[in-house]
Amino acid sequence: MSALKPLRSLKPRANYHHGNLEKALIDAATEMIRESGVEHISLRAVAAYVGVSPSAAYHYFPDKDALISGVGQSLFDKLADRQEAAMAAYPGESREAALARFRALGRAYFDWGNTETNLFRLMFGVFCSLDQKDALAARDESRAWILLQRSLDDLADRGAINPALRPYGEILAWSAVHGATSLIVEGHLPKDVFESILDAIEISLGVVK
Amino acid sequence: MSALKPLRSLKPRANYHHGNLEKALIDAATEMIRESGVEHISLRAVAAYVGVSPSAAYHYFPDKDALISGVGQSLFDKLADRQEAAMAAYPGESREAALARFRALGRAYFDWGNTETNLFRLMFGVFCSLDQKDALAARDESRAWILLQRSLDDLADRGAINPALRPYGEILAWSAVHGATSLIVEGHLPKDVFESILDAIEISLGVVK
DNA sequence: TGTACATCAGTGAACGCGCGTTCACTGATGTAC
DNA sequence: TGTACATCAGTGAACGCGCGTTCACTGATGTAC
Repeated sequence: MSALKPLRSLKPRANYHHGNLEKALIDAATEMIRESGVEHISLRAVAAYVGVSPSAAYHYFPDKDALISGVGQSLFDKLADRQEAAMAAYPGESREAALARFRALGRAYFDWGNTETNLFRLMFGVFCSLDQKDALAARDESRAWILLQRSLDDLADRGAINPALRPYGEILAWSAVHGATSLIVEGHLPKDVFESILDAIEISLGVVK
Repeated sequence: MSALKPLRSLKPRANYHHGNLEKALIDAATEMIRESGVEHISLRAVAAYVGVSPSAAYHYFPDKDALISGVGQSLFDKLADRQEAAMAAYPGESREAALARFRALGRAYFDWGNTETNLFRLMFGVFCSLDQKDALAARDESRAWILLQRSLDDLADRGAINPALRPYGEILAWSAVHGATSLIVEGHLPKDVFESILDAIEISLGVVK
């Protein structure tokens, strides 16, 4: 918590104008949510953390919820970054490489949930709820979804996946990985089941090693 | 929201003593969370709803969080009730009956998430987080977990499940069903994928129809 | 290059509010004799 | 059966607080001439 003290008193801004306050507010809110959970942050505290008066935030966000859902949106990209980085560790065209990338994809999701639990909760909680129409649009554009699609295609191309299950691949893998991650993160399952889930998904999809 | 008006003004209790205030507070909090979400209820409002002063609650709960997690605990039983009822619609010893019960189990979970979204969020959100040790104990005792175990045993007994996957059955089914439910409930996947998930789980487990 | 001025991006005081919790209290209850 | 009294289960006023948001404002900036 000590890291969340307002900065203003420590180093008062030389400039009256901030530069990029919108981004600064999102970043600050992200950091504060990361440490304390979305239910414990206030717009005033975020503004203080940036070193700005509370009312300044209203030049960029209509209200507090807008700021928070701004944070939420931005996190999906960060997750995709992590996933891409994790997959990049296993380049190559072989079936083994494709499999390793698939596991890395799931593991990166799990690691994100585990190490950034408060951010994970925000992304998939009530503050990032979408309605039916937005859901489809958001998902089709989301980089994480595309990574998953491509990873499954890679496996299918190498004959490493039961063709009858290919159409279910994305939703089954995402559901299982997301479900396991959130059940583990909230303490309803022990941590070590995650690798079993990856095993089970592979067996399920008919992956032949 | 109109249903959440305090009752006190409408029908002032004849008795000074309430009878079973602890249960009444849990019930009221449950109903209010059900309608408005856990993030929008206050201890004061719950007390007012019951028709009692805020301080009365402190005879039963050390603080607001204790009341809310009391609500959370009680919900796992209610979910199990629903699941039991859903399974009871398919009695019999046949493989088809066992399969129908398995699907009913998953569907009841999904229906619960869909129709009681705010309660679902409470159960699997931060207010019901458990630590590692509690997790194992709570799960082993939870009726829903036992129902799932038995359902999978039923399938296995009838040779309707790939033996290699049986050890993963509980965690895979729960993870996939929970993941799909929460992704759908929060709008990240469209509603109609749920039946596909059930199909996929059955194919995954190697169920032969 | 210098100046006038519109626009921009902040300030800071104030608003009204509902919250969780504490505290001394009192009316109701039930039990011992 | 009646009474005294300890215990129980509430009341209600008060506390101090931090919140989201509004508002009139002002200092900084940059552009036109």
